[in-house]
Order: sequence, then C-alpha cells, then structure tokens
Amino acid sequence: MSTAHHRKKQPVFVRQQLLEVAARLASEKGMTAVTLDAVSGASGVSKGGLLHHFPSKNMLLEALFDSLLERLDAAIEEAMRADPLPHGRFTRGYLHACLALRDQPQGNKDWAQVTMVLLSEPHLRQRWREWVRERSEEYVGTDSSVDAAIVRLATDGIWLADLLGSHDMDQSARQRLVDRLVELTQL
Amino acid sequence: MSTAHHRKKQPVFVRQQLLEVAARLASEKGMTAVTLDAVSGASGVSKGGLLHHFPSKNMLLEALFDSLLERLDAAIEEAMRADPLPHGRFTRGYLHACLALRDQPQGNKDWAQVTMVLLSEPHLRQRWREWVRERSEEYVGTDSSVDAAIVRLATDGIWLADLLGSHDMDQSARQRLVDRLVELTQL
DNA sequence: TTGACGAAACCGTCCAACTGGTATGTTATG
DNA sequence: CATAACATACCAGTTGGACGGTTTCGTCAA
Repeated sequence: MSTAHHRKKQPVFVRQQLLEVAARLASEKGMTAVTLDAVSGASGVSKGGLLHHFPSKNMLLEALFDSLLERLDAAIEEAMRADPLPHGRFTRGYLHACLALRDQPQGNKDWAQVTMVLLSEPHLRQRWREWVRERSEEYVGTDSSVDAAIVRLATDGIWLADLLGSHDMDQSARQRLVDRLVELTQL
Repeated sequence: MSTAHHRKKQPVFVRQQLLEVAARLASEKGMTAVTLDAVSGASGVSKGGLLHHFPSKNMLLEALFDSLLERLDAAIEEAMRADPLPHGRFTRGYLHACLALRDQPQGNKDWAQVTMVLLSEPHLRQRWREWVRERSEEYVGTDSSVDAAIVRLATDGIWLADLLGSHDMDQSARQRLVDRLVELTQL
C-alpha cells in the first residue's frame, strides 16, 4: 500500500536523531530499554529506516559510543589548548573536559549516564580500554605522576557520582574540590 | 507427569546459587544476557523454581544488588575496626574495602563488574544513592574534608578502572598509589 | 512413634508480547 | 534513471511471567 512515506530525506539529521533517542532511552530506562523498536518508534522513524542507517543493533551502540568519545576528545583538546603549563596538562584537560560535558546545554547532558550504560556491554569496554591506553602512552612524559593518576581517577569518580546522582554538592564545594584537584596536578 | 523432581530441598543454597549465576552472567555477558531462562538454566533450576525464590526479574536484580552492598558494608566495617585513627577512618575503610573485595579469592572476583552492570539499571541507582547519603551523614564529623572526598572519588575511579581493565598497573605502582591516598586522608 | 496435613520448595508447560533481523517494496533527489 | 533514503510486512526465536502440578519437610495430635 502507499499512503505514508512522504518523509523528506534528511540522512544526517535522522542519523543524529536516532543516536540521541538511543542515548536518552539508555540513560532514562537502562540498557534493556534500548531496543530497535523503541529507538525507531521514539524517533518517528520506521525500524527499516533505523536498520538502514545502522545495519545491526551492535553497530548502533558502537556508533553511539564512538560519538561520545569524539565529543570527549574534542573537549579535552579544547581545554588543553587553553593551558600553558605542560606538566599535568592532559590530566587537567581530562578533568575540565569531563566537567564541561556535564554542563553542556546543547545535546544531552546525560553524557555520563549513557557512557556508563554503554560500558555495561562488554564488547564496548574494549574500545574504552584502547582509548585509555592510547592516551596514557601519548602523555607519559607529562602526566605519569602518582598525583596525576589520582586526579584522573577522582575525575572518573566525579563522573560516576554525577551520573548516579549521589554526592550532591553545592557550587562552592565543587569549586574547592576542583581547585584542589588542579593543585595536585601541579605538584 | 512425574519423573524428575527429586531435588532435595535446599532453599538457602539454591537462592545463593541463583544469585551467583546471575552475577556471573551479568559480568561476563552484560545485562542483556541476564534473562530468567539463562539464570535458571545455568543454575540447574527450573524457571518456575527461580520465580519461586524471586517473584520477578526486578526482585532478582534487587536482591543481587543488596547482597553486594551487604558484602561491601561488612568489608568496610572490618577495615575500620583495624584503624585506630578517627580522622578519615571511614574514607580509609572505604578505600581498603573496595581493594579487598577485588582480591577476594572466594566468591566472584567480579564484584566490580556486577555492580557496574547493575548500576546501569536506573531503578537500582536509587538504592546506591541512599547508601551513599546514609554514610556521608553518619561520618560527617570525621570524613568531610576536601581531600577525603577526593580519596573516595579516586577509590570509585579505581573500582571503575579495575572493572574496565584499563589502567593495568603493576603491584608496586598500585602500592604507591594507595599509600598516597591514605596519606591524603590524614591531612 | 507414627502419620496426617498444610505450607514451602520446586517442576514443566503454555502464552502473548516482544526481540533483532530479512526481504521487498516505494519515494525522493542528484 | 540510478541510487540512497526511507517504509511495510513478515518471521523465527526469545522474553518475562502466569499457572497448576508434584514433592519434600516441619509440626503436632493421637
């Protein structure tokens, strides 16, 4: 039959839309809610359309994860450009990038949530492992002190606490925390 | 019909078994692999049996999460008993407990993995939030410095890195890390 | 000591809804 | 008009869970 696909063709937009919906579902209702039907339905796209852009569910998840990593990379690079001191620069960049992504107005502020949910899928952890390994090798000269490692770990902790909604701090407490972390990177 | 249920009644053991299997499945194959069929099958228990112990899938997951929290509490309390210095005692307990659970020979060493996977389910995050809030209120007198918060966050980071398999450190590097963290709790 | 009896532990089956995925369209756009 | 961007229909397998049955076990009267 034939009444209803007069949709305008907007491949990039639709693809973006699908990823965003998948992210929202993941963060709001958990991994088990991310199904092809749910994603396509909530995007106003048919399942066929979804599977045209992402040939399988795994591909969809991997694409989503990759887009998050890209955003993280971009944020880190931006933060590092504004930092004149080489020693500990990557660690500070990582810290500020994670904080910045959280407060980003555009896109989903669920960055942390989504990442977490995605990391619960074993086959996506591999990608993260590689990401970490590459960075730690690249910045071994400037960011390998014990204190730097602690700051990076604490950053992950903030990211985690953020997503879990535990540790609700006021603005000033958080500022003191960040100040102290930055101080540690400079020792 | 009637050939095959001559199983001895061992309610506690079977219940335990079901939880362990669920944990193993979660850590090895991710949340999507934790299905009633999979859990009951791998436990040598029928699905009916499983649903007798845990009236729904959510109840199963909640029970699993609770059992992990209990183990964490026990480990923290044990670590705190061996610590004579009040200031920062809870934070050190938290740190050492998390490290100890990782190296536990008995049970599953997948404690971190399972927790992570479970936390990807939104309705279980609430429980974690409550856990954190209770503790942070209880130990506000001794563990509310900025450095203590950093140590706790870094502990979460270690826990995270551990489960993701990133940051593979050798024994001595880890020891220096822990030493420095303990030092921070004493400032 | 026994044995009846009810509850708890466990089993096997069935089902409707949903799962990821295929196959085959139809339409827009260069 | 060729190809990419969608839609529609359909499928085989899986899902959570309802349901009614069977077996074990503690208890308590006789």
